[in-house]
Amino acid sequence: MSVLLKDIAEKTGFSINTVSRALRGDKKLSENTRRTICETAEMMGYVRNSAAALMRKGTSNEIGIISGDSSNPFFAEVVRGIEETAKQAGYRILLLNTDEFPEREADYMKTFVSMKVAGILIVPVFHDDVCQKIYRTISVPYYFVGRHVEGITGHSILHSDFQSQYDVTQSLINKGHRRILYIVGPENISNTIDRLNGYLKALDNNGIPRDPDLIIRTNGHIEDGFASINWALNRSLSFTAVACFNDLVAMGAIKALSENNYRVPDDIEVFGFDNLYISQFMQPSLSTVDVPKFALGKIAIETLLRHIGNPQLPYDDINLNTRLIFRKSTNDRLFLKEE
Amino acid sequence: MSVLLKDIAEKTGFSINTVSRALRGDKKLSENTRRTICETAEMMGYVRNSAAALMRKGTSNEIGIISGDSSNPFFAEVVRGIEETAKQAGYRILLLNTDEFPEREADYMKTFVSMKVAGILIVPVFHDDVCQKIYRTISVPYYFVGRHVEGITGHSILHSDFQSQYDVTQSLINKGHRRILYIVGPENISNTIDRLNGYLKALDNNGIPRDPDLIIRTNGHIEDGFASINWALNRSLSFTAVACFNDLVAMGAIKALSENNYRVPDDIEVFGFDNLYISQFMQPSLSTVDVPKFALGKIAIETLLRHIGNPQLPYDDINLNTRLIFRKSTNDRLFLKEE
DNA sequence: CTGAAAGCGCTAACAT
DNA sequence: ATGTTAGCGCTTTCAG
Repeated sequence: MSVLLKDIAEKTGFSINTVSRALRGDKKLSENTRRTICETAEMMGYVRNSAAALMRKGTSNEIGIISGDSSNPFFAEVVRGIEETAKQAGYRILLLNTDEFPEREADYMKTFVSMKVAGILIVPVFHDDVCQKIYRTISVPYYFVGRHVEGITGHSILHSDFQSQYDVTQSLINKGHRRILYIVGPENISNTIDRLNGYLKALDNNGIPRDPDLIIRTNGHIEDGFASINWALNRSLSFTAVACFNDLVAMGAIKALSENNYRVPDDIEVFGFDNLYISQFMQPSLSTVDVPKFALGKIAIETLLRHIGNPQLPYDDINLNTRLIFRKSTNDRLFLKEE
Repeated sequence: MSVLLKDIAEKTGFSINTVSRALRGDKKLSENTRRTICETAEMMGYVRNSAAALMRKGTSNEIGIISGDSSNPFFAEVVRGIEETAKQAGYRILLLNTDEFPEREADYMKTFVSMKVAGILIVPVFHDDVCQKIYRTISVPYYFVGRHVEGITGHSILHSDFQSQYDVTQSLINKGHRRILYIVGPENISNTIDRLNGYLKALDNNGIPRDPDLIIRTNGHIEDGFASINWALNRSLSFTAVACFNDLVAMGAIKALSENNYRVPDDIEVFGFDNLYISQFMQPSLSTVDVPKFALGKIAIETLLRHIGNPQLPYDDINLNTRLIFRKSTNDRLFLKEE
């Protein structure tokens, strides 16, 4: 079987305890013993049994991350923000993916709790009874990243979903658009709800009637953007701009528009959301909402780490600012001079 | 503190042992006891301490995945292929990211070994002494996904890197191209080496001299494709086609070409590699090599699972076929009639 | 079908 | 600076 502390102890003549200490870099050992032991361990191919260590210590040096949709580069960028800081603080990142299934979210939460991770960062669904119960009772520090959960306050690192989508819509309206197609994101996540409300509110405030035909519900994937536009075009819906739940959807939308010989932005303007790294390389490059993904991850882990260090620390929501980025999928000038 | 088996035992009046069995679904318990215990556990919010369980059992129900570059959607697609099968077999996926740093690869390997995962799937660097030593001595089942490692045989699930890049190059040559820019991928990974060799070999076999100027080394990211083209254009290099290490690079390349008023494919043809899901939505849509990413993941986990089930099973390399996909970043007809 | 007892490999508390 | 002892919470014998 594998090499144990005992084996190293026998080989070096020290006690198990001393070996354990040496391997953990205890300063109170003589430099000599430490080196002897470490070298022997290395030579024998010792690997710590972290289950045993964990059992004794009661908590691990791992941060669990539960992400929502691995196919969206958005999360990869957020995770990058988490990784570096976590690593510097001596923590390891464990990644689990729900693909937005609440059952998995609940299951994975239990997994992480069961693994005694030091803390958990979650990209959660908005409403699920089981999950919410867990969030209300769990004692491991946790934060929601980029989303919030119904009925749970103080645990979210957010960006301004509502306001950003409001601003996007308003900017489109300012340019003369009145028939703005909105491609909605996946059900049951807070971003979808908040962004849709931002769109709706902007319409309302400008006295533009809500048209249910112009609101298309999707799963927020690139092919959904593509399909939505084709669907709208097939129904001969009239619209002069498209606001999208995210950049992925916008890419699909632009593709469909192009294939149907609409020029973007000259015939139809398209606005994304997220500002994925790739979006600047699209053709045309995407106008979008810059969500500070790296910062989101970084602040999330920093905050979480603070809570891990001090369990008494009160929880609080944090809201990050976004900004609109105007690139080539929208125009600089007025779109419609008059109706 | 947290609820333990002991607590449930006290509450229900059964022994710790019976509780443990009930919670694990042991068939030999009376249905009644099982239900009572499970319900009580649920009510008390019991979560198994997996460290303790693991310590006793010696092996976990987790598969460790060490991926190379989280910013490349390629891996997300491979992981999707792994996830479902793993889940069905009752295993959980743990994801760790090296960003191609060999030290991290070695570190993470040890982590997984230390965690007593059931098996490991790795997207490895090609050469690193420490890593290779680990691969030669480790007793946990493992496979390399989509890459191979110097000196380690029988542990790779591969796709035909060399041949595919050869074919791409040949197809370009067939159309009359003789000055084909090749944008090379990140150092020290087998894909880069194999694909570059495929390109070179095709040149050789067609009597086209290798021109070092036409070979640009990069990290294989989208911005590298962009920068490479700009660099080549600034140096007034002449070329009529670009073969890229991957689709990401190709996207960046196309962007740079367009910005410099070259039409793709009419002025310059561009070929990618990987066939990312997103590539069909690019404008122009990317001609590329279809790497069966989902299958790669699926076969990798299936094979690994087989080895987990039977440690005696001999290891063997597996090679998957790719196919060239011709879309709109290349032309159907001859590119250059004559010189 | 259920219970009692042993022990997985490590770390922490206490001794020397 | 190093050794001794106890025990983390669970699962696995082995009894009954």
